[in-house]
Amino acid sequence: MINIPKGTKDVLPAESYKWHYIENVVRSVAQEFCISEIRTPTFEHTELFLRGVGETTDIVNKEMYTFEDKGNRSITLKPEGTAGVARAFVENSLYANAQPTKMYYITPVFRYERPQAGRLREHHQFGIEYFGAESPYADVEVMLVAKTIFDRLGIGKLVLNINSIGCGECRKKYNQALKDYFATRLDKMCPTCRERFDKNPLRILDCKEDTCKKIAENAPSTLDYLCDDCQSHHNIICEQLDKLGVEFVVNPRVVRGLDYYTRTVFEFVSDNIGAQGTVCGGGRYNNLVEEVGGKPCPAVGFGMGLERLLLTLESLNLTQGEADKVDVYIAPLCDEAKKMTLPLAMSLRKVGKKVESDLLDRSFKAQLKFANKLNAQYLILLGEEEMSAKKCNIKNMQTGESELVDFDKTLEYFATKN
RNA sequence: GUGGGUAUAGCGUAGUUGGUUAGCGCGCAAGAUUGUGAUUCUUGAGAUCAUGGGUUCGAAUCCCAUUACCCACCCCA
Repeated sequence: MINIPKGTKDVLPAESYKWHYIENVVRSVAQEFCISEIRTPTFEHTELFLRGVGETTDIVNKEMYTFEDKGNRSITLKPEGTAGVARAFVENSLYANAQPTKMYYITPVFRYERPQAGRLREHHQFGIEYFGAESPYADVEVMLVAKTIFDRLGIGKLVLNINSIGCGECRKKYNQALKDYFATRLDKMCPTCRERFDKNPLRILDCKEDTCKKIAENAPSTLDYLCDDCQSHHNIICEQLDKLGVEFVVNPRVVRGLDYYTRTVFEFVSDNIGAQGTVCGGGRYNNLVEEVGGKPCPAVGFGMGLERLLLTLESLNLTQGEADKVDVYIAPLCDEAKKMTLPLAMSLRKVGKKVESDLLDRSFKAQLKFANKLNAQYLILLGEEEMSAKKCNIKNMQTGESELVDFDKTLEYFATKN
């Protein structure tokens, strides 16, 4: 048997309605915020992610699905959604339109990681990107989109963590301060943190090792090193969130793993779907567009993990909708009836009914059982008696009652049934 | 890449200190006087006990290796 690749999942027919539900909510919220959909390719030139996501990140270093195509081009399956959208923004000159450009996407993303609860090698993200807006109110609106989705789905429990990691200038100063602080305590810290010290000292802040945690507690906070502009940007966001009644915590330990973030970073975290609790993560990335080859253009956005969102919904018993239903099941009992089954089914479908009919030559009894299993509302029985009388024997599966209806009155009959 | 756990029909599971025919529930299929389903009853199909090796008179059970899955680290959505 050939089985499914590690870290991937089938969405089976009995489950797909949950995805439709989530996708519908997410799309309609996007519409309310006047955000239009963009679809970009599943794979891009590897270079886009090297430049966009950042060469020092784990995603680029060890998690990308990269291969050479038959024309010797280095191609990579998208490991996140933003870089491709930024590329499309530049390549299609969307910056020439009146700004901001507000876009959303639903896409599979691929990362070669060890799977665990809430983490797959292929997962799906809903994301939004706002280009051309420098204002802190844009950051807030982006957070509001996520918040609105959670509210719409009935999830009140997600905690919004926000932080600011400053612009390039503040970051430089802050990195130095961090290094100064950790340098004297490096010998007491875990090996990975010692590595991080050189590569990306910011990351030490969310180490889970107890001793590192303790040391990090007293480390300088990014917020103490913000320049005036970054500070007031951050302040306005906090004030506005307060004013909107959106609960949040300023958490200096929120540090995103992608190089492109500047100033605002935030995440919505769930505490009951396992260790991988970040359902939505995002922030501002004012340097990305330039990095990808465009003129400098400010931007904010987020990515939302749909599998994690679904896990959260399921953990709270909030999945809505139901598996597909059948309105009418047609059960032919003789050859004559079989010949008119598909035509009858087609004319019922044309008036909007969900119609199923026998494709297995089941026995009479088996047909009823099957119709019952399908949860069919009505069953049309066509035996020799019905054929010679030119009538459909229509049975209401709920009440068990049946009545005879002329062939040419059948559509009218069902037209009255909701 | 590093740890820990698990592996018995389609699914969920029982299986004693190793003992002969691996049990149960759900699901699937057929039937209960031939054209009326959901309950009930009867019957049936379906398992190389993850794979390979070892110990033993005898292994689902003990040992070793492999693989797969789960969980956690790392990292992220």
